[in-house]
Amino acid sequence: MELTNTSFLLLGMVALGPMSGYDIKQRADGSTRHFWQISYGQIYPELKALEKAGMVQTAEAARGSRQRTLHQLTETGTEALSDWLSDSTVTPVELRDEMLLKLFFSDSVGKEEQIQLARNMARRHREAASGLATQAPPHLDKPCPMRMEVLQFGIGLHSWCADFYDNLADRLSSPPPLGSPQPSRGGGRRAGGGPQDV
Amino acid sequence: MELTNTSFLLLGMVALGPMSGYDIKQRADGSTRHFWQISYGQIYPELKALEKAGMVQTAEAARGSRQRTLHQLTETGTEALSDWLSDSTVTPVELRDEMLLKLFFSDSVGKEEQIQLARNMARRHREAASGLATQAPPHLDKPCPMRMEVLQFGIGLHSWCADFYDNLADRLSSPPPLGSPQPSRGGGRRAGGGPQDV
DNA sequence: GACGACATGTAAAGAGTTACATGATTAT
DNA sequence: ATAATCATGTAACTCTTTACATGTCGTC
Repeated sequence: MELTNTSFLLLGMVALGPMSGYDIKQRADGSTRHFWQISYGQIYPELKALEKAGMVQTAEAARGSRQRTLHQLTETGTEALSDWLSDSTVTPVELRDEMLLKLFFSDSVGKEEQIQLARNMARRHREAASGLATQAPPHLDKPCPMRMEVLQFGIGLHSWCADFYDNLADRLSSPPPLGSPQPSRGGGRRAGGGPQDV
Repeated sequence: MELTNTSFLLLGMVALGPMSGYDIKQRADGSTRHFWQISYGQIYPELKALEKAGMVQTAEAARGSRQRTLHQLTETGTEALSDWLSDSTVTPVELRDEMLLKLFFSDSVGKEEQIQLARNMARRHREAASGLATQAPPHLDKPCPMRMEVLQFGIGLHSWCADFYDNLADRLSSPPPLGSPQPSRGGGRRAGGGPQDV
């Protein structure tokens, strides 16, 4: 069986403890959603496939007459997850952002519209950051430093983006008089030599 | 006809000047690739659909007997693009990152492997940033401040990520003695009140 | 002559979302 | 009662990538 990244998300979640498909969705929405979304339409069929492939075991755990199927890793599943985690292949990060696409093509629209777009983008990222910040910290019974790091990453990333777009909107709102030095960007850009500063 | 974001990418590109499908692909790979990928499998069929819908006009511009079809915006197409640009709907940014998924689940692997993963991620982003920095600045005949802003955004974003992951690798390499203050993160995190600092 | 860039296209597969259907339990 | 949440599932659809096919032109 060909395991996809989504399979590994499921295996990884199930490794955290016995879980139902519903549990996995809740957990993923509360943690991996910002860099790996997942829907029921993938979860339930894929869990069945993983069971068939001997990667997870299921146990009925109905509450009253409300059905509930818990999943846990088998040895095969543990090994598959472990192999994946140890694999050091470098894969590219994928980003898709309709608003950024708009911004890219917005040289032809009025300045007011550009500013509004930038502000909306800033707000979007500000909200994403505070959404993550509010996120229930995963169980503290077991230490999970990496999960915390990834959470901090998300918060930091969205904050950086929000700062960038707010700064852009500021600069569009009050263009500096010709010949005067640009005020430095509030946020990032310490690193990584820009392109010959065109 | 239902226009998708990919349609608008095509319209936006064609608005920059008459272009062939091949040209669009080259341009997109050199500019929008980092937040909106596109493949020939979408470009050519979609260009035909846009022509059929009266959004673009085509002109044969063969060089010798090597065929070449140039596309330019019609009035309908210009209007559609303009409407899209003016639409201020807020849409979420989509991120997918297999390596980050690995990092998220890497509490169970050895520290050496965690460090290697973080370093690989840092390198990946460093390379993405310098790839963008090297990117041919779009024609300077016409001013294109927004396209430059988006380029700077990409460079800044990847630099911030690279800094984060290098810093993480550093912290994993030499954990600070208990009770001593954490050295501040080289990069971001000015903003956005973290989650009750667990 | 062979290779790399130019140029256009299609078919099939893959990944993922959306919308729907069903039913139980808990809180208001 | 009734709404929200718990819980599982499927079918259809959309979007995108991959792999292939075809042929030209410049240059090493």
